Amino acid sequence: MENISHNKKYKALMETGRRLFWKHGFRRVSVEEVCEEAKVSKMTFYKYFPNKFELAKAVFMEVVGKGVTDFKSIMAADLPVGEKMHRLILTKVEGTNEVSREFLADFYLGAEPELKEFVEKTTTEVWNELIKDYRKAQEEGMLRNDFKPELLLKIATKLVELLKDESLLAMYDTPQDLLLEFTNLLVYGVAPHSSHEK
Amino acid sequence: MENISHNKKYKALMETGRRLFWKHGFRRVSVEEVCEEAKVSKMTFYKYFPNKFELAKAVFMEVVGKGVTDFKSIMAADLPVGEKMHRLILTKVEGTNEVSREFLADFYLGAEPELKEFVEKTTTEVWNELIKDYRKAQEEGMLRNDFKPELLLKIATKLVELLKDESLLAMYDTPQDLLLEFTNLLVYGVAPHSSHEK
DNA sequence: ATTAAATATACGAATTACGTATAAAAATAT
DNA sequence: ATATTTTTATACGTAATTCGTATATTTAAT
Repeated sequence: MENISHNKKYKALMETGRRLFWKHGFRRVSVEEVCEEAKVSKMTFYKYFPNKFELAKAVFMEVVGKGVTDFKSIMAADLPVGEKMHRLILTKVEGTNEVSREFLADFYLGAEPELKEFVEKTTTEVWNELIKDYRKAQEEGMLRNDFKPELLLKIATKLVELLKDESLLAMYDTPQDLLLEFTNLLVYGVAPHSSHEK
Repeated sequence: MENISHNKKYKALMETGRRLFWKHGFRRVSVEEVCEEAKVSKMTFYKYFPNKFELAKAVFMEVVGKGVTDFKSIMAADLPVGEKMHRLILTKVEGTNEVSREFLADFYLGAEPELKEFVEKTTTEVWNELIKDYRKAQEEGMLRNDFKPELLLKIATKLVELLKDESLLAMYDTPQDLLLEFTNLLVYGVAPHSSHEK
């Protein structure tokens, strides 16, 4: 069991690091803060990572890598748009997708340029793939035409954040019910509609 | 012209302070940072505010006060739900509504308890008023019944954040067009519908 | 020209953050 | 049970931030 990346504490640091860096960026988050929230002592932190920057780098690479894979496999599948949307949101919930603007902002100022290049290429690549997919769905009449697919993606991303809202979750039996509500909203809106009425 | 609150620099500090505090909370934002972003020198900052805490307090009171007034006047108006939703989002865009959880988290740790009480009372008050309103709309058949109004409010709040997304804004002639798109989505969804087809 | 407002710069003091060293405690393996 | 590894608690020195102020200069308004 010498694979460091499967270590419990290591994973806790990565997870907490991602959460905090994603939200507040690099400089606003301290090593001590990450340790506290991850319930890992500072010593073990420095056992796994030589410094704060390397944690951020590791987090970043993992997120982007995993995100791209997930995205692509969903998009490659032969599924109806609604189902794809559903799964897309699901993977976002798992928290591996999207690169926080806040994070990029000050993390990159001190990073190697190759990192930046790699990421920007892969993200826009996936992004375009998604948009193409929605465009096709529009042509097939599954989505209304006066709607920019780019907008839909951004909206989906935003809605994902709500899936962690406790007061909302308390209103539903399971998180899946809330998620279902989201997809329903995106597809049908709040207006009454015959095919979906209770 | 001795009214300090109409001063240009004062307003810049309040505006920047709100933006940063809202996003990152109290402790993560420094006075120098606020000054830089607001393009105000540190000296003038300390001319208007004795310290960082007082800025946060001023920002907070202004936001809550203005937010409540706006909310109430919209809700009191005799308008269709769609129009109310539209205006609600508009006022949110102006940035005076909602109290950031991040901000409350560490700002309140050092604040007077009376502030906390005041705010919690007024916010839940307004919140309930809104929900009541949407419930009424549901009973009148303007919204589908299998939809919790609380969710709609949270969603609206999230969507507002997208109204500042530059890449999205670039796709529309005016910000109003993007806003219109949001309300359309909320009401009709992305599915094709006869009454709204292009 | 006079006055008021805003800035640039630098400063000391306090706090925070970084990364390391040491020794104790907890968990795991033998 | 004993040995070994892993994690922790604590403290430390150093560096960087941040706070709030002091002083001198610039800009803008009257």
